[in-house]
Amino acid sequence: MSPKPTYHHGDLPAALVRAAIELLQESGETELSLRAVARRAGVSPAAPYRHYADREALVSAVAAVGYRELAERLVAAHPSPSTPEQLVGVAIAYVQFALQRPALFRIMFAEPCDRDNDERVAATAALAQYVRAIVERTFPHADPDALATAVWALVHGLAFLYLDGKLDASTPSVVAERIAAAIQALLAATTIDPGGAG
Amino acid sequence: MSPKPTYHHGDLPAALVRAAIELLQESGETELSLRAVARRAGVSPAAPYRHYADREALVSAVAAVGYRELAERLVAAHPSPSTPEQLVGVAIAYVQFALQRPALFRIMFAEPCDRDNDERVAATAALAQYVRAIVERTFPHADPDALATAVWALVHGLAFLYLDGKLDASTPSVVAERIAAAIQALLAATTIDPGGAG
DNA sequence: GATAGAATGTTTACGGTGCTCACATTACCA
DNA sequence: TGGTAATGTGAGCACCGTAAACATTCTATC
Repeated sequence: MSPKPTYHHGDLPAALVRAAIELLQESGETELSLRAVARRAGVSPAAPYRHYADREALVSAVAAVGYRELAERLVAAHPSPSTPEQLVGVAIAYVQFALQRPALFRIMFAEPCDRDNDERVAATAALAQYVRAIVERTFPHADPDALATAVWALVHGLAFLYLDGKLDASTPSVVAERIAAAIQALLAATTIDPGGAG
Repeated sequence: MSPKPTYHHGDLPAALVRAAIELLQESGETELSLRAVARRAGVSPAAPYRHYADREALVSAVAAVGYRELAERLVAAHPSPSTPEQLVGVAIAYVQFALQRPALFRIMFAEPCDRDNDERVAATAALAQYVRAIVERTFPHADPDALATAVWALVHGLAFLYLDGKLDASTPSVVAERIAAAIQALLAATTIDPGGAG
């Protein structure tokens, strides 16, 4: 059962992050109480402070795990997208991650990014790099920075609008269809540019 | 001075919302304490409960005001956009609203939308309708629903990425340029689509 | 105009929270 | 074996959201 009771607890920092993620998935709400996490991990309310400076630090660690899991999901959706269709597939995976783990996703993005947290910064940088690579393959002639920004923003915005109930997120297939339609509509917008391709 | 000291307080519900928005703008953080709001308004901690069921209800009222102010800003940027350039102008106004009033913006979007709050639902619906009208004028041949969704998501996503420090938001002009570049890159993406618009 | 009742604000109190400090325990190293 | 640093505990502070009982003030009716 318990992997290694060598320490007092074993590996409390990791156990706390695990407990936090479990709580987020169960209660669905973003409220992450340090005391509740400690309870869940079976330690006293003060124990976490031996490993995390404050609540925010633990939250950042949780967010970093979230970024990695999101990245895994995206890679699983398509290992190396290079067409608009594959990009849409990745976008759908992104939004469905947000819908399936709403509390975790909110923790990842709703709070101001703690620039002092290296783990977190690195994880988001990796995500940005991943998007950039997709964009470079899919639209080799475009300004990669500008387009990568736009694509990430588009997908991210879709995720938030669905998450916030501003769009109909009743079933995963509905969401998938709408996302595909939205992205395709945007990519097609200028092709119908009236008065020539200005 | 005081408009109407007819009641005990005058108009406590509005005063609370005002106090809340002031606090949000000052402290910059999303943390909105009901007690702090009550203090600011000069009433006891329990007074707000005569007008708002709970903290969440007050937050929703604040968010609704935020939606209206955002809408005003967008209209001020351009009353009735009908070209991509004008749309970019509105997008810049949207993001700059988020950057200038980060805490308010987060309150508006970071928490799950309370569907029971009519004021809030109506305000977001108005915003969606506004975006839809722009899209219909600017891209008359596109699927309005899909494209409106995409455009809102794009702009909204840009706002969040800037707000979260994922993108360089050092100066307003830098932000404005990058937003214009990002949107234009996306709108231009398919014109270079290799092998036809599959 | 007096007065009953509704509306509004206060006081007090409870449990929960983040966080700190002094203390206990355990692991590790000389 | 012992000393020291790492780790976990307990008590306690100030704050929070919220509720109940109480006080005040507005309003409507006789």
